[in-house]
Amino acid sequence: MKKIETRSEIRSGCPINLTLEMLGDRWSLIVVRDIMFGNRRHYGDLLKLSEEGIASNILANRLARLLQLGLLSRIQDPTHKQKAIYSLTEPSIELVPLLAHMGAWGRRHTPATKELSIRAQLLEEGGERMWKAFMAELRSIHLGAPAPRRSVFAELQASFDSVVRMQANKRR
Amino acid sequence: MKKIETRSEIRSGCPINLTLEMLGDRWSLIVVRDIMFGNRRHYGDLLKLSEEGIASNILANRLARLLQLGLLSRIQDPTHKQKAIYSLTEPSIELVPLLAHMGAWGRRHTPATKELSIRAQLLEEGGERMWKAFMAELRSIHLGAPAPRRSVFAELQASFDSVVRMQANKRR
DNA sequence: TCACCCACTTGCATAATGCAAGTGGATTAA
DNA sequence: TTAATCCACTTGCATTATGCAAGTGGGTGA
Repeated sequence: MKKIETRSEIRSGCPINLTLEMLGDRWSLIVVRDIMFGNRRHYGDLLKLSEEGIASNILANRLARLLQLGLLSRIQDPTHKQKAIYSLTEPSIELVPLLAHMGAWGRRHTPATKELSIRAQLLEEGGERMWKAFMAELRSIHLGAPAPRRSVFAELQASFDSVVRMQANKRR
Repeated sequence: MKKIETRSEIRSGCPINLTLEMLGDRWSLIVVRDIMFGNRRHYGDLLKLSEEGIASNILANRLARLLQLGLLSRIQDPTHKQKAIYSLTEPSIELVPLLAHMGAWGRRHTPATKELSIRAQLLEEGGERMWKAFMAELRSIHLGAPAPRRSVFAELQASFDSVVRMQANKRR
């Protein structure tokens, strides 16, 4: 882990601008997404399972940056001295509505594939109620809060698996 | 206007990723924001009034890119042969909820200034109902749709002006 | 013991960004 | 009519970010 020189030039105090200064690049939100929806907690998982093929140095850089910005936290994995576990923090958990909207917009205005859109669709249809439940679940997974009854994570995963199976059957 | 070689490498079909590929940089959404909330319709306005100080070549590049992506349209200003008028399109008007969420998140988790946050606050408090009204108004301004009764634009501007006046009085 | 795993780093090429100055044609004020 | 100014960009060049491939030093499991 290398120290990272935070680009500290604040261009303006506009909240949209400041959000862009934190997250407005091609990889930061991808990393958050993978931790959040894919529950990838290790560097290696984030690297090897990456749908978009993130480069190892970019991943290391973004993890360090997100840590510094307080959007991730890092602890040692008790089962392995070299493994680190990355977790979401309250600020990044509160990105759920933003990511949900990005998914919804992307579904309408980009050539997104069906398989990779199903989670976004569910989250869009589920609305705020579902987002709230998902955030509660993320607080339990990442912050040690008590586990809620509803597992949105399981719902999303089940839908995804079902679509993947369907597509596989079609291709048979 | 120069042709722009669109980076056509699609990294994955995930809607969040594709949205990032379109808008995930430090300037594109700033330009959309200024056209949307500031009603800056000319290159010169976007350049000179830019709160963040966008560079002229970057602005030109982003305008061309957003045009090509279908997020903006451009017509000649009938009053001046050299002026162009940039307008939002339906896809970029549908970014309203995304920008509202970015503003809301930024207000909570970044050091945004009060003056530049008031619009975000209003939009957050107004909720979906207000966003819908604002989108209807943007369709009237940018797409020639019939004008709605409610002017969210005027509401936002009035609040902003009132906060600016208040701050000015404080500083007297 | 030794191959493999782990979280990164390093070196180097290419691309994006940023600043300052410039361009050619249109408009405006004197 | 002429000169100054405006207009939407472009150009050149320096700096910074991104991307690829290979490497590092230590930990783990067979």
